[in-house]
Amino acid sequence: MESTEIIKNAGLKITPQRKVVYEVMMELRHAAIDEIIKCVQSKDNEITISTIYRILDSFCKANLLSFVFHHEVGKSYYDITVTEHHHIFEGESILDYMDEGLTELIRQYLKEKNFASVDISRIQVQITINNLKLNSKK
Amino acid sequence: MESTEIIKNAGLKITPQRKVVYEVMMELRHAAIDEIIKCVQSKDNEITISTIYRILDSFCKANLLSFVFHHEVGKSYYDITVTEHHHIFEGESILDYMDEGLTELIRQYLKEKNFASVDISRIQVQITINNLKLNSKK
DNA sequence: GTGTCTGCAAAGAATTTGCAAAGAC
DNA sequence: GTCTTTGCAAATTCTTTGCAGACAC
Repeated sequence: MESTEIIKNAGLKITPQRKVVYEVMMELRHAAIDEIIKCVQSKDNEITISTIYRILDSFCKANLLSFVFHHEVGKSYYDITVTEHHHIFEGESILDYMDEGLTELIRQYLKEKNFASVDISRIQVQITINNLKLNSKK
Repeated sequence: MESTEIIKNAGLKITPQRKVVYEVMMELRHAAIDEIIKCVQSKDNEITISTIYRILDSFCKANLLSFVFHHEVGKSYYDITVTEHHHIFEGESILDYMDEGLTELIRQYLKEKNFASVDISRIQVQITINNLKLNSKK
């Protein structure tokens, strides 16, 4: 889907600035504010920092972006993935890790422990790894 | 163990300011910087903000404190618990959730999936809940 | 046309730094 | 006595705000 569509569907008006910001996020997937600013301004350096802040803010409120805190690096990253998912931290970078099976496993486990009557709205696993050598075998 | 001991064992020198900060953290368990400052200065208002920042920083480096980002509230909390553990977010508050069984379950699960050859250094689950009604039964 | 969004410049908040005096060991 | 830590004040960095003009619909 195209950025224009996505922004419109989220109930926001289309502006060139919003399109640039969204497209940058589609490229970067995860990025801290300083990277986003650099990247946006490299595409259109008329867009000011305050505008970028405001746009990111409105995107978060409209649920177009989410937020991850990178534990090791100590700063927050915007994330283009808004559906429930997990994260892998490796050095400075963040990878999305989509795994409903894992979420369900944890949910079941918790239900059988002390959480039977608790309304769990979100489960997020943060996996910190040292060297990335993901096996290709499923 | 007493705060003096703990600070010394971490390889830091004892100062009255460090003792106050550590004792405040023993009380608060989890707290954002503004709460810590307020609480420290209520015990000794000669301790300046810059000192508090420096102390928290040195405590983190010495592994006396850890750091949690509260997703819902959007700010970071210092945490007196440094051993591997999980977190429960409920409204504005953070609860520690120690559960080695859960960690091990996830570790096993990941090992059997794509992570066989990956060196996982840390697994942290963040559970966001709506109403806290923890069952007392084990 | 109406209401929202942007750029600008300035304000405000949060955090860090340099330095001299005080303190820990 | 030596090296580290603290308080102070100022600097820096990060983020938000108010306003007038521009733009989306």
